[in-house]
Amino acid sequence: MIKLAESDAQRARAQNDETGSQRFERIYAELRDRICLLVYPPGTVLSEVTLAREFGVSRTPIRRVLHRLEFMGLVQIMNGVGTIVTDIDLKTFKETYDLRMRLAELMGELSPAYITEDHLAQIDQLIARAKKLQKHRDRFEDYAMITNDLQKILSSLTGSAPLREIIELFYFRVARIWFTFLPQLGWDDIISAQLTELSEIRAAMASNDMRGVGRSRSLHLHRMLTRISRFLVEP
Amino acid sequence: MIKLAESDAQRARAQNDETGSQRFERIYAELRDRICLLVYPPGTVLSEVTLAREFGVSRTPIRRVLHRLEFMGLVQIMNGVGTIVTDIDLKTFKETYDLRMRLAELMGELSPAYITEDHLAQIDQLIARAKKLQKHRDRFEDYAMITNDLQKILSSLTGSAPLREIIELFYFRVARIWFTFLPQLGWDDIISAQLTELSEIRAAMASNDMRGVGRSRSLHLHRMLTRISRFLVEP
DNA sequence: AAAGTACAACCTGTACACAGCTGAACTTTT
DNA sequence: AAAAGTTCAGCTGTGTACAGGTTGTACTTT
Repeated sequence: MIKLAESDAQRARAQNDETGSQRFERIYAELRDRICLLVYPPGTVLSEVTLAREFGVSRTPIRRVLHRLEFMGLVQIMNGVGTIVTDIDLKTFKETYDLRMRLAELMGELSPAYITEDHLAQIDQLIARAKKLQKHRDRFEDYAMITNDLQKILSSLTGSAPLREIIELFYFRVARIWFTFLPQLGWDDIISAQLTELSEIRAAMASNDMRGVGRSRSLHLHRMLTRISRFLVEP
Repeated sequence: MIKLAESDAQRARAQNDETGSQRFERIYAELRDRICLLVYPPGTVLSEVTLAREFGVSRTPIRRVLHRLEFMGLVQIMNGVGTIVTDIDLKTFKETYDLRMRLAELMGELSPAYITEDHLAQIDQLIARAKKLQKHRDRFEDYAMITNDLQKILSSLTGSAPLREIIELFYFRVARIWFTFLPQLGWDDIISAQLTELSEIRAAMASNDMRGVGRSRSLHLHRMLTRISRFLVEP
């Protein structure tokens, strides 16, 4: 059943190229990260032809990526105008955070995963990175990447695939909005809050208490929302 | 600011055509409903060119619709093969139902909507339709449409936009799988279960108790999962 | 007769040209 | 000078041809 031509194509692909699906995922992840890490802040206008030139492809695969980003709620495609990185209104922001708190608690209740030594080691690494950051003020991108990595670890601990899916969806949707407010908060304050969350989660994980992990996460989201609520005023 | 040419185009559009966005939504809703109502049962292979011919457009807009359906989890696009209506494995099915129960309860807790006379009237209509169905056995599509309409009403009662969004997502993702089992269940049984849910929800709505609505819905999902669990055996 | 191979018919993925839309700068009119 | 009208550059939407992938089938070889 294996054809020679196919075998050759697969070998060549393994050496140099990448399959179409891989290319799509690569470009998608790249643009998503740029939006989430505020390389493209809300309001940025993205052009299909510009992106196509940068990635060395035609508009067609770029359009596919942008449409997926639109489904994810990260951009809005407007005919004749361009593809605009979305902002989020105050009401939706708060609703999303309320929901994220509930979902974090469910993380510990619906088919929680078993916690291994490896998970603990990963958390310890994050704690070490966060402690280093205490001495270097205003490294917002590093702070954001620790938050991103924590999210990935918690994702791997969520046994329920559907739950994991929507937790990630809403994380990506509001994280970048939250990062917008970072410079307005005190550096020492947010770093110590991050260390508090990490150590609480680590303690719960050490006793294989996924419900405790979920509660810690939910509580952290609540504290963070409180922290920036004074900046969230209706116009 | 209004140009003559634009004005003409808008008038012409109002009479005959439709804007691009409307066309997309129309085709998307049509294909989604066909999948959910089992016109395209799981495993069906959809061809872009065939669909393009049917809707009188080129492959491009059809591809956009299919990619959105893939994002919703209703189809899987495979290069060289076709676009296949997805089935769902047992584990994911149960996980999705567990999550849906929790989300139904959240519906009553996160910014619940105020219930009007109009909502009650809509539920009464559904009850009337369900009672008529008691006499006509095995009208599975009518049964499914009542379920669909109830979902729409509950959706309009969910104040939190993000919550509403994912409740709908998971409804569309598993409803059609559930409908697959309908013929294996007793008609009288499922109709009476539907009437039970409708009357419980109506009672809660009559006293403006959205938490009660959520609990009724959650309980109904639990009962239904129990009902078909004897058919859900590992291969 | 059975296994392996080449191929044809189908599919989706990509590139590109063109049509339609939008907003802003510019020109004309009052 | 203000307001209305016009033009235009740039954008996304669409159609279409072609490239690449997959699978079943007919054919060849052992």
